[in-house]
Amino acid sequence: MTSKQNTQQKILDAAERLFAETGFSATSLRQITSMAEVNLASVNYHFGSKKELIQAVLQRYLSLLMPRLDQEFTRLLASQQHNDLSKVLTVFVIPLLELNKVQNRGTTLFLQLLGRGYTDVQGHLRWFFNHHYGRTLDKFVLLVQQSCPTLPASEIFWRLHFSLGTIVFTMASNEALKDIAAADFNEIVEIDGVIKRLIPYLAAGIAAPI
Amino acid sequence: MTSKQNTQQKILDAAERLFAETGFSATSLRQITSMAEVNLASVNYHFGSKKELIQAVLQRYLSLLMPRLDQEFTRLLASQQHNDLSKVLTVFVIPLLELNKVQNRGTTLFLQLLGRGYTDVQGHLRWFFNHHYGRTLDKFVLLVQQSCPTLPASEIFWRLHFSLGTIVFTMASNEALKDIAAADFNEIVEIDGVIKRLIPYLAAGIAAPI
DNA sequence: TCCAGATTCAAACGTACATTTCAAACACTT
DNA sequence: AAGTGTTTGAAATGTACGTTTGAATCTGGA
Repeated sequence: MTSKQNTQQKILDAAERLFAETGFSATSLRQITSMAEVNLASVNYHFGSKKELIQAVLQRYLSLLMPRLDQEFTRLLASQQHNDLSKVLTVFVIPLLELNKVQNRGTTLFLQLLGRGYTDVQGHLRWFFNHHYGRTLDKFVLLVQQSCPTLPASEIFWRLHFSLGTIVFTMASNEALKDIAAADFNEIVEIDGVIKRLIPYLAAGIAAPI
Repeated sequence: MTSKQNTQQKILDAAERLFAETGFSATSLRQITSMAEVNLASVNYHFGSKKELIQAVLQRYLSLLMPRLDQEFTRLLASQQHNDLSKVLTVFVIPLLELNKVQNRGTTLFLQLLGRGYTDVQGHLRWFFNHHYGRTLDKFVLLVQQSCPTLPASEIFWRLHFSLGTIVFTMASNEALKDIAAADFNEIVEIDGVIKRLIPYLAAGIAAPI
């Protein structure tokens, strides 16, 4: 029983790291199982298929993050005062950063995986995501709309997707960017630092005049 | 002789379309040659390998676009007047949109390919790009710095990468975004429309107060 | 201690891929 | 029209992949 848990955990740990680094389809089950030091067949035994493994890797983070976000969004929506955009974004970011507590480099890994999910695969991940967490995201969009009452909804739609691109791409090339920043500007930047830099950029972009 | 040109062209046309749609590694030479209606072996005969085909597909656009951009940047740098950020971005965008003249949907295809290049592959495309066109990009960075003289160089570095992420991600998921926009807002958006929406967003983000 | 169910293991299966090979077809010059 | 170099064609090669299989090995309760 404990060894089963151990094997599943080892597979998930290795898979999330490799998936984040090189993408879902470019990572083979053989790479995963050899890094996890388990048998090749154990992925199919414990998870059924590679597709289901991918979903399980994402679920580990999503099942923690999304209820937390939902709760924060609900709280903000209930408070009848005006929430400015920076505040909304900060409320979004805090639970994201807390993923670092549950797992080493958790925030970065999760965002990288999210990015892979958008660029790697065509169908099943986006469906999976919207189906499970569409309600929560709707609340976020509503909050942004309230904070920018002059912007039409379609403009907000586009700008939020632009912002998603910023976040996802930044995290996907996070390692390279950190190296360049260190070499060119003597800057040591961790994930918190990147996110702190992101917030004013995103807030200004989303709220930009048309 | 004419048939050789034809075969190469047919391969490039099919390849760029499939690469943009599903990524470089997810597209097989068999898909490409069957869409192009040429023999499987002709890719290796005309281009040497799949890797070289990828570079040839990108080169078709880059060899047009980058000298054009370089010329525009040089002109702006030479004119001793102040260039504000929107103008710099617009000068960047115009040659990009002109790719539509040389090929149907050229701009979209090129930007999608660029996005794939950043997310699909790890090494050789980024090297290829910086090695051939690093000088031109430096001029662009210089222009942005001149247009935002109060921003420290390191902040501009980060914000330009944020912006690159916005562009690349938006183009990579362009088809999906268009579909959602059409379904949710009855909006028909072409590439020009997306770029027009991007510019104020990017300009505001890059120039945001710290 | 022994047994049933859970887990691991090595091996194999079928499929898809990029690339190579070599003969056939072609195009162009003389 | 012949001959030469270029291009195409069909087939095969070797490799890597996800998945399946069935026996071996564990594990915890009777």
